[in-house]
Amino acid sequence: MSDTSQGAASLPPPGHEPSLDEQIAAYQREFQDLDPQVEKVVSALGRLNRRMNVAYGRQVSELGISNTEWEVLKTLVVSGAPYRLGPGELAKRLGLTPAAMTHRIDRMANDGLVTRDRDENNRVRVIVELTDEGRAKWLEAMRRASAFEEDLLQDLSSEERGVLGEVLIRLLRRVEDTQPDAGGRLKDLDAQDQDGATAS
Amino acid sequence: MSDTSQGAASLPPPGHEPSLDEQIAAYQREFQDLDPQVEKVVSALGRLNRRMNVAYGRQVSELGISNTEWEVLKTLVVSGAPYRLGPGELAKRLGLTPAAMTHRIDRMANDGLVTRDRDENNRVRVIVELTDEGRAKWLEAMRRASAFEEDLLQDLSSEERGVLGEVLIRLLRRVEDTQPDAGGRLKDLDAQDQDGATAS
DNA sequence: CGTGAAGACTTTAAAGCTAAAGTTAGGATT
DNA sequence: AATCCTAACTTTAGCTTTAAAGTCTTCACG
Repeated sequence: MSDTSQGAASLPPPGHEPSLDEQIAAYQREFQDLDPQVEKVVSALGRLNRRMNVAYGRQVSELGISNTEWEVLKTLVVSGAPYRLGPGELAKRLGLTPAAMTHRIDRMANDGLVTRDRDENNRVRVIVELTDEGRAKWLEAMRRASAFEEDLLQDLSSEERGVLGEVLIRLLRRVEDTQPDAGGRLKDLDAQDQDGATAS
Repeated sequence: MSDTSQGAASLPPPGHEPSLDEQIAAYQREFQDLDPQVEKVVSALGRLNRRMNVAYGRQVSELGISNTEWEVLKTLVVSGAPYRLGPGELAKRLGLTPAAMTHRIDRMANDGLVTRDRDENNRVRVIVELTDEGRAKWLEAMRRASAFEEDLLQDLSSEERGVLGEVLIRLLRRVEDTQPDAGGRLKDLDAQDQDGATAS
């Protein structure tokens, strides 16, 4: 009885992060009905997306902005010149509550990335507008992001890229049809801070 | 001078969420070097992932757990029987700081999903172990998640699924090689709460 | 015009996270 | 075996976000 026979416990060795196949095998042991092919697609997609977001976070943090701020810049740029949206509209598109949007705009206005003014024609409304500095930051972030993205896809032929894009869009449509967004916000924490290195 | 001639501003009408193509077109207007094909793949991937996470959040919230708690359950299940890991190991795999892990374990232990004990053989270490209830929650969540996933992929042939999985894994390998995880944590906010409906 | 109701933020309280400092047990050195 | 060092959490302070309540226009009606 000198070793850890049964009751209270000892810990297995630290262990590596499980590979995709190990993960799926583990799930199957507990839940036999699982379709490994489906799970492989879904898990790969999730892991890929996570790694990509970490990469984006590293890149934009070099520019002195966080991933969340970058999301706001992108949304304003997509809206087109003159790069103006209200807080409510921004919140809806970013999947945030209006309260969070208020604070985020505070910070970004403080940093000079956007301005915040009242609408002349309707003084209840607020207009958030991209500054030149904000636009420049977006552009530089976009440069780096697209370089990263091209590097990521470099091993795929143009045909493969096309097919991949089409398949993903089919899936996107499917999920949009199946899971309507219940009135607005699409909360998912898609973006957040990530400083360059966490290494000690 | 009765209308909004130039200076301070008025807001364009509320507007719809831009489609993928509109988004890419907007980016191209500001940044001509952008490869639309690459951007299409990347943007579709991001949107798809976001929608999926929202859907997962809705599903697990029906079971009374949050998406973040579900991530912990998954990690413990993947580790295999006897479903034990230390807080540090969990934190690393989930991309959290140890501090956040401490609090998360507090809450989950309170809810009866896991237990927290000291390691007999090394009293500095803590052992987090899945309870039967936690395992049951995981199983039910997994059932629902896999039903959702199969529904999502239903229009893809088995061959398409296979190809898609392989391509995604190639991309995953590429990003892992290119963007090493700098010593451990992979922070990205991959999971968070999402209550069923936000509608008022 | 005065009043009520609705809309669009903002404010407040509380949850959950990060960074940094603090504890405590195990090992290594001498 | 005394001391220092390291590892593995936990605690504390501050930030960001959510939910709910509050404020301030504007619009519709009487």
